[in-house]
Amino acid sequence: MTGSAPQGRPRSEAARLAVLHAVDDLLVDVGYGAMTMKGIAERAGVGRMTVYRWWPTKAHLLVEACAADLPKELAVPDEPDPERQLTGFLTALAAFLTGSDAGAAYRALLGEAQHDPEVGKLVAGADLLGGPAREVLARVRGTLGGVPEDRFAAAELCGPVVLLVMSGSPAPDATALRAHAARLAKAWA
Amino acid sequence: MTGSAPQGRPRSEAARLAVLHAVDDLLVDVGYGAMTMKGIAERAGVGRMTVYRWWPTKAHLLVEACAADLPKELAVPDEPDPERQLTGFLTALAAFLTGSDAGAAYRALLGEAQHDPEVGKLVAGADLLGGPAREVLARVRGTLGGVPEDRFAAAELCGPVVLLVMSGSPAPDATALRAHAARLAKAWA
Amino acid sequence: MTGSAPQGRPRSEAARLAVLHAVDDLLVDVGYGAMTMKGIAERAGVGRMTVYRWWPTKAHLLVEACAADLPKELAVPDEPDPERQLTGFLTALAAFLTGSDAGAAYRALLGEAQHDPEVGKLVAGADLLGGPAREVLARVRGTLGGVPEDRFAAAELCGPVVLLVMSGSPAPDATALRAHAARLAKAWA
Amino acid sequence: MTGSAPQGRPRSEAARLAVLHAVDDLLVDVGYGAMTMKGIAERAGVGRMTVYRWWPTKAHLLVEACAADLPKELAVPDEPDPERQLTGFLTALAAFLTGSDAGAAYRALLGEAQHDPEVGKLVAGADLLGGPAREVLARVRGTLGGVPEDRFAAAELCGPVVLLVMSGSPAPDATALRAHAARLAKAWA
DNA sequence: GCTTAAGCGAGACGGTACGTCTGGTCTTACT
DNA sequence: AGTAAGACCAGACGTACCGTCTCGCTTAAGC
Repeated sequence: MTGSAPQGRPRSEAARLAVLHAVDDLLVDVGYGAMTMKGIAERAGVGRMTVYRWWPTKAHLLVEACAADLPKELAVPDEPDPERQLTGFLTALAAFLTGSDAGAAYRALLGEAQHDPEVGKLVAGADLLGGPAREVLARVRGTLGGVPEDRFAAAELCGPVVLLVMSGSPAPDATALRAHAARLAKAWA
Repeated sequence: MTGSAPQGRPRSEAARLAVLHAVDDLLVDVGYGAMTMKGIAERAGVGRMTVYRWWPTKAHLLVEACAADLPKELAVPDEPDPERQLTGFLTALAAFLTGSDAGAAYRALLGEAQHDPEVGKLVAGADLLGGPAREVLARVRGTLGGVPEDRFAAAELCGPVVLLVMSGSPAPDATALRAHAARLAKAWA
Repeated sequence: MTGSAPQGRPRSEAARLAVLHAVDDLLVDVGYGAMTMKGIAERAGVGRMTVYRWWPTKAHLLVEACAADLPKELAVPDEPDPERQLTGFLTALAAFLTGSDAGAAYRALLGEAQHDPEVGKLVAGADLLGGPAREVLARVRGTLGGVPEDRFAAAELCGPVVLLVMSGSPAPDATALRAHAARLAKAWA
Repeated sequence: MTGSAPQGRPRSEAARLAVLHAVDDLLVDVGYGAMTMKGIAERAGVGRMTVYRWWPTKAHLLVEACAADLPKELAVPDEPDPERQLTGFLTALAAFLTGSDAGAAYRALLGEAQHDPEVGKLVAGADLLGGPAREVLARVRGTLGGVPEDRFAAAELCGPVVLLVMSGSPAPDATALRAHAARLAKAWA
């Protein structure tokens, strides 16, 4: 009967939500750099231990906050035409990366992963962008015969947009995204 | 008489080099995350003021350390065949990102740029990857008529590799790189 | 219906004893400073609420643990000769202060009383040393006519030993104790 | 030539004094128990590191703050009559223990020494009360032949007063002190 | 060859976030 | 109703690094 009855006071769902909302708020208000565990706890009206008890690092917090929003933000309606389907996804991706809190969190995570191997593993495991991207690729695979099955295909789709945004260049405009989708469709025909 | 003769003791070139070498060493030894200004100064045998006097932030240091090595690491021999030319560049890029100190510095910079706007501007201005990438694109433009002139083309070339590496996926193998080059060549024909 | 039948589950005597024993153990093992309410509860296999319910502060716990042992440790056999009677008591006092757990608890209490007025009142009220001391003074008052009745007499008897031990000096040896007893006997003759 | 030129920025005397004054202030305002390193640093307008750099523990701070004031507070004028000399010292001692900040600090230190061996060593080494006490004993040794040379004599003089005050009893009045001095003079005649 | 202004090393300074610890309270299910 | 377990808020702990400052020394250019 191991694990049957959890003893002691149960975890407070209110505290959990308060923390995640505080993370969202602070990402908007002060940005990732100035977001501290202390600040999160205070904004959430929660003890510091409570944060550390459930999320060992700031990165774990971000992954949870980000993973909750990401699928919703990258959901695109189904489209029969593969080029339009890809364009729709790329447009959503660009908006996500440049305009949303979750996008900022995602970019921050990807950044943190470059100097903290622990976060690196976490991000690699979550494969945040990969899920939605592979879903779109699966859809267009019906009409485009040459879409590869490997992880590189998703990178080929998203990579240019991600790199451009993260490099600080102006986000790609609709024309560029349409052209990118067209080239991929042509290459994968 | 502004800007006339600089009075006082001139800047010590020895100190400047010692600092840059210390940065390289520490990037390898402890990684970006654990690299502190204090640590750099101590490793270089230099006062902390001396570091701050010449490089206002850690990012400035990295940009200088990175920009020195990057063109050398991404230099590829000229190739008449455009597909082979692109493949060569992509191979060098993957090796740079995954295997070299300068590559680690570049990734760290790109990461830091996501949560520090100051660094963002710095990185956007340096356009580190853009230079070598545009040079290669200029070369293949001779044989491939459809290579666009915009910044997006460079992102289309590099983005997939960069995203894959930064996401913590295993680096793309030679086959994937060759296929990517082939698809670009086909789309840009 | 006040004071009628106590409702609900009666207080667990087992828990009470477990806590007091845990206090004794921890005083020996880790000392007063590192003794925490949490640690006591865990060592006793008891919930923290149970401790707080019966002893509002660490000091109350110590007073109870100390008051139980003190009279026993300071009990000395009756002696017709007043000087020998006093010497016997002083020897027991020195042994109590330097060698026993209850002595450590007493010293810790006296210490805590210096920075916590609440504990101060508690200790002043318990008058731990005063009881046994006054008993011995009453005995010698039969043969020594000049023993005062005030509280200062007990302090005159015990104070030097207590101060020496609490100051961290080596405990007074038998010779010193005998001489002290002799001087008191002479002065109180 | 070791230790000749101290390198780096010299220690700030202003900061040192500010910290010691803050300790004095806080002892009065909030008492020892509620006096925290954080509070001291803030009250002194000083960084936390600066406190820890020079005084590893709260006890070291108190010893320094106490040792500075103690000799001044326990200084008594010379008196030809040994009984009056002792009475004068005892009066100063009672006033010091019950009425002065330094006295509160001394009692707090003695208390802390009971649960922290580190502090115990510190206090034993400083021998705060011992110095003034031995000085007075040396004076009366001219007229009283039987004053012992050992540490116990000082304890015999001070101990009763210290014990009484620390136990929370009302401080001994002038009559009691005079009687104590008389008894000692008689015993040491 | 003396002056002088700036660079240099060392390291203390006021701040502040870190992650851990304990205090005291509360909320469960069990007895 | 009392109990064991343990989560809760609060806040002090001692450490680390930040970027600035203040020393005494060194180094050249310019008088």
